[in-house]
Amino acid sequence: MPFVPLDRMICFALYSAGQAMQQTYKPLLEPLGLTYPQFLLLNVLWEGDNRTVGDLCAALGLETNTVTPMLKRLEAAGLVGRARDQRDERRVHVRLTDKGHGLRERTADVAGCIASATGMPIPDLVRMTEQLQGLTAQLRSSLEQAQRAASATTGSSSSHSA
Amino acid sequence: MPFVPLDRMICFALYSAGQAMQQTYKPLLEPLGLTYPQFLLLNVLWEGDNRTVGDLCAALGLETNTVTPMLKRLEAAGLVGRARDQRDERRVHVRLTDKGHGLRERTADVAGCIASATGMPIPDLVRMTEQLQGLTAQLRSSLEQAQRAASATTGSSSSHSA
DNA sequence: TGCGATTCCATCGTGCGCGATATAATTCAT
DNA sequence: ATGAATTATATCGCGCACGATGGAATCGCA
Repeated sequence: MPFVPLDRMICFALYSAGQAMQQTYKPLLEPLGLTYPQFLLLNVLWEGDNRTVGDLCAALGLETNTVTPMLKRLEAAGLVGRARDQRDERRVHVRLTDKGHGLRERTADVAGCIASATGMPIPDLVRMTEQLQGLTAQLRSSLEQAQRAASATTGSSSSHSA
Repeated sequence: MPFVPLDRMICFALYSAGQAMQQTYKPLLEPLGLTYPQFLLLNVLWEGDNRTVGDLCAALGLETNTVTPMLKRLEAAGLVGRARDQRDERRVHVRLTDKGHGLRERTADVAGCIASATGMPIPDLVRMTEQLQGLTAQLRSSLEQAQRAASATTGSSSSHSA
């Protein structure tokens, strides 16, 4: 079996499409003072405010070492506030400020701009979105399974390696 | 018209799928000493060796300020060599070393691992890959058009802004 | 021939993304 | 009740990604 050509590699296609999407958003987000990942994080908060850092990480599929600095920048920009949980002092709750809430209105036309830039009819976009969500779920579950298998080999059932 | 919910945003689905794909590749590439972007770059070179930096940038959809440092790391790893073009000293040609060529054999099973991790039949993967390529092409052409419109507004037909 | 414009690559600063690690708070077993 | 294990967040270092900028080589046109 010969090597897989580049135009048959879904990883490459996915990577390129993601880059192109980010480029498309850039001029729309710049006037709002937002980066693309910041915009995605804000969308999570717009769906449900006052979440912990861990919740945000889970929703985004990112680690805390990525999200924490982003939150600090959003806080510096006056878009979110952070506060320790009184019950459990380990947790940090993130809340949108008025300015953070207000920014949502200014993104109202962004979705339409993106949709038109794709040149695809809405139903096709919805279908593609669902396929991508299915792919993501499948990859994550495969990863989870691989990690379980690896930790079983290592021996330690759940605690840290030492 | 209300706001678009997160699970209907193709940008978010694309972003998550790309992250998940990268996570899936990571344990496969680690034994080869490669990062995910480095692997993609090598695939471009495996398709056609001895290309200029600009060619690689175009193939990857990245800027030289991203690719140049990657090439320096690959060169330090002994996988590629760089040399100025004798005819046009501005150009730098990138060639795979024997070690760089040899690495390709060791990636033979990677594609299969990824395909199985997606849990999708091959024809579905091919279809999805083609859809993503179409989306990428559409977004890039929209971007190009927007940039032409912007530079027309600025006045200067093709030269730099000053 | 000469000089401005363009092309190609590289460098710098900033922001994302993660592995490894640190730290404080909570939980659990004894 | 006390110390070990776990949880939640943060910090550090490295690699990717780009905008802005720099510098050298080439091109184009008078």
